[in-house]
Amino acid sequence: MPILIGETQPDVQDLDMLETDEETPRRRDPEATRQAILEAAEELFVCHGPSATSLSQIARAANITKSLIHHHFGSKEELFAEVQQRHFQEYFEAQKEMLESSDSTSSLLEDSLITYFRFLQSHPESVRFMMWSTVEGGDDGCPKKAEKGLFELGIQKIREAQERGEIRADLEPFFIIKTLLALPMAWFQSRAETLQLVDSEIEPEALDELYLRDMIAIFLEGVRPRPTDADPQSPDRQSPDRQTSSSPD
Amino acid sequence: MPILIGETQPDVQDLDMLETDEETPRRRDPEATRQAILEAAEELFVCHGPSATSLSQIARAANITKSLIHHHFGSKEELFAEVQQRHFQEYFEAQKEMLESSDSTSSLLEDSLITYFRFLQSHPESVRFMMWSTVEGGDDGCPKKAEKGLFELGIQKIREAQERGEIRADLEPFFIIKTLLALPMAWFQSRAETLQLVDSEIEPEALDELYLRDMIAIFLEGVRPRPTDADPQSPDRQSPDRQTSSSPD
DNA sequence: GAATGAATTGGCCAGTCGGTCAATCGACTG
DNA sequence: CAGTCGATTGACCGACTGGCCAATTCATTC
Repeated sequence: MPILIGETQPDVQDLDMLETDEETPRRRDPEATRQAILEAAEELFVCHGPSATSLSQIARAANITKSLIHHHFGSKEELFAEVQQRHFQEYFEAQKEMLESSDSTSSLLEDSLITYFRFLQSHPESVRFMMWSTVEGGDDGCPKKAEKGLFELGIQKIREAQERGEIRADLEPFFIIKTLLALPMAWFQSRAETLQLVDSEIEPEALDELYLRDMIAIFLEGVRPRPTDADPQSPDRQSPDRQTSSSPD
Repeated sequence: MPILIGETQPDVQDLDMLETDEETPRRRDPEATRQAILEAAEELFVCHGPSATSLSQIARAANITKSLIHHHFGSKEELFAEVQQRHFQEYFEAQKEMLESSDSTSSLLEDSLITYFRFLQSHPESVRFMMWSTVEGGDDGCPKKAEKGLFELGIQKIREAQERGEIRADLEPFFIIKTLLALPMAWFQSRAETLQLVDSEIEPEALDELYLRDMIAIFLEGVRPRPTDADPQSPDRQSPDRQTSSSPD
């Protein structure tokens, strides 16, 4: 629904005048135009993909002319790069907020897992956008700094939890995060196919909850320290504290 | 390398005559043309995606004319549908072979996990193709039958293992499979980004192995039955055998 | 009240897209 | 050998693509 921004010419003028008085008269607002283009482009990119989205469609959706896109952003590629950067910036900011607001109780991983699941559940565009970026987005690496910082923060938190004995110490924190991210992401990536695979009368949201429950059960049990540390019951997967210092990053 | 089939006109004629004598003279071979188009199209579709691949490119790669594509397949959409169906058919056949050849020892899940991981590792095209199909493939549902059958087979095997006490009985088999598939798939989907995220001197294959090890450790430990069934040590995740009969499919 | 320069417009470009068509080619059938 | 029919070709189509440019409109500055 955020396609049609527009409305900047016909009569909103008066409202803008009322709202902002004569401080910011707001006609011919280049910043608003930029935002309108960005939002329209993101919606269309997410829906049809970059190469299947034409500048004409974006212009039509944003209620502006095609030339304006070239004026504000250089080319289609640059526009997509900007949309990409904007999207991932918001995405990583949201993730960082989540991670930092998480209280360092023993429920660190469970909280993160649930929060990430809920985030993807309520932001299906993000799932699609990440797929588009993976599959045909240029190797720009624009948000890689933020992602890297996010990973390092998570790794640090997990290390602390491992030292507190709350998480198995024989697992590499980096891979714990990878696993934690993989479980919700893969679910929502194939959600449509899954739904028509289980062609039952169950509502999608209910299926989400069922998956969430089992996914949490498997993951948490998988990273939980053994009840008896020197349990000889499964000798071949003893995992005598693999070198914890050889983090891959 | 399977792009340039061609060679059907210049001098292969003689070789074909030698090989197949006069039984199948093999000039103007429509079946070979179809295969050439399909292979060229699959390669290009996987690489650039359906909408970014033009019929001209496919024709050039297959050493035939664009009109021939329309002659053998109706349109670009139909061509992609056929490529998609062919790919998923081979994919599901391979998966079925794996699943059926798996000896029903207690290593069912571990074998499946490793086998699937190795499959994706050696078939990166499949990973990309599935992403393309998810993100812009039509809702054809051509291989859904095969996939459904595959899931049912896996569910049955897991049920038996659960009754044998080898797998936690409080987990829905369907979600166990979903989790099992998610872990390798998500890894290879974001493999490129991961590699440049851990910008170290480690080789990609070594990183694969490290992830595989931890992923197996987490997953197997997560689905393994508790050592002590009536262990009161974690009271809130007792999970008193959730109704196992309410499979979502 | 010009003047300046950015924002915005519509028209235009060469190129490519998917698709169609008539004509040719070639291998079988009789 | 002529006839038939599918495989194959190249020319062609209208539509649309991303991009460019001159002209216009407007907000701001002297």
